[in-house]
Amino acid sequence: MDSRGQIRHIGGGQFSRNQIAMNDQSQKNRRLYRMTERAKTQDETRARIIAATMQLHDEKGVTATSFVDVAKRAGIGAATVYRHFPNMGSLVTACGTHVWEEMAPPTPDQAEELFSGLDRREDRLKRLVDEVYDFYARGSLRLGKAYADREHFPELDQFLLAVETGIQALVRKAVTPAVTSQTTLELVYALTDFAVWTSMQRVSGDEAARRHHLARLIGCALTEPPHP
Amino acid sequence: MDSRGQIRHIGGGQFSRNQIAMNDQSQKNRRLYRMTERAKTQDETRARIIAATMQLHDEKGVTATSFVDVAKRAGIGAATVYRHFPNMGSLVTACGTHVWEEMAPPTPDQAEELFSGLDRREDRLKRLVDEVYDFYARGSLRLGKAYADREHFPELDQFLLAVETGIQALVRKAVTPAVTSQTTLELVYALTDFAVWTSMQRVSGDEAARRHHLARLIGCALTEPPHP
DNA sequence: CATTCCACGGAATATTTATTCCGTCAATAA
DNA sequence: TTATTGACGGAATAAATATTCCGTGGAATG
Repeated sequence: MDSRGQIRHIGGGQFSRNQIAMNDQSQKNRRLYRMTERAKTQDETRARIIAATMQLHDEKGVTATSFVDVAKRAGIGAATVYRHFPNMGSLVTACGTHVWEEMAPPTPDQAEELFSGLDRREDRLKRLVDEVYDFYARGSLRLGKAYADREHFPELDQFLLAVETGIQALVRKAVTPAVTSQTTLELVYALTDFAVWTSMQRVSGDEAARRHHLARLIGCALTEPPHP
Repeated sequence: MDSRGQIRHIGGGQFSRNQIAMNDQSQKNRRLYRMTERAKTQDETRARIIAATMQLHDEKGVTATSFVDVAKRAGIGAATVYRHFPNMGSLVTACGTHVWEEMAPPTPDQAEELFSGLDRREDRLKRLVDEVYDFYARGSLRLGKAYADREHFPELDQFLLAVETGIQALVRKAVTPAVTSQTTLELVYALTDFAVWTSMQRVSGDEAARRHHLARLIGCALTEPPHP
């Protein structure tokens, strides 16, 4: 990405004029062009675009944000936005990368150590709920926007799928090694997802109380009953 | 509404030219105009507009649907759509009325009889979950669309608020007369909302099993614990 | 320093959507 | 039957967006 001193081509590199010329067989006398100083301002422009876009996404939602909007907000020409991002999808993806870093979702590899030393299921569940709900609280606004427009942008869907994968990995670790059926596991997945968090936020009392409630509910879910 | 033989004015009656003239003091020699035959085709047009709109809402969502879209789909001129509905909000409201009738949400007044004769809490909860989940299943698609664009249309918000009010009334009846705190009640509200239903739908097994799971969770929620 | 390169953005072009005007024609009144 | 009324929709107008072209100026090269 930040390949200072390399041959640069923005927008993923598929559409630089230079790049296109390279593919052309008759590019005999073409001066090699490395970017050093320029790369900086180029990166700045890119960053400004992404910042403006995230701002607009936060305000109006992803679907309601247009290229012109972004250009205005970033204080640059619309054509420049297009050169950096050929379509909204790629812009959304770029924002996704930033957002992912900012909200730092739980990842499967964290799961192992997160529950180390916690033997009692109760403790493990508490840890699980704390971890997941801290995350939801961090990402609240943007997760909400992403879920709202998920069906309109495959990139949002991918993002959320990744988020859900990480959380479900935590759930599995928290619940292991107890013997639980797949269905029960899925029930806990449901209870720990963002939609339920959102619903839970409407319950009065402080955050700690809400987390306690959820942990208790998960405990109930894990108590498998006989089904008729 | 369907006042055949009355003086008609479409679009809620605020902007009929005739109506405007009526307000004018100098409407001395104005022929009285009652509509009989015409009202029929007028109602048909209105119905076609609403049907087209609901179709588009189902396909692309509320926010993504434009007047031009609606006109095309209904096979009429855009101007006609405007005469019937001066803005998207009024069209959304009109659709809401139809949708409300189609999905027939639980209403507070049904609550009383719904639980009559059911003394055991377990039975009451089962009845509650059945009633609410039958409703969610009926309205699934449109409720999802409404929730997705809720923030963009006050009319959708009103609609959903009304839906939620009805369901919460059921919840209260189902839980009464047991002594439960406000917080516990809110917890059950959360568990019975549409978002949780959506999450629950991802749990494998048949629908009956899912309902059983939810009823059990609600039962757990009602078992108030001491909180530290 | 002369030459080459290319990111930037103003401006042109093409669509799509929003909104209004107004003539037509069938329905309605007298 | 004749004059009147108003719903309808084609067409005009306005405005926002999408998308591309191309000239410019400063960076990069040798």
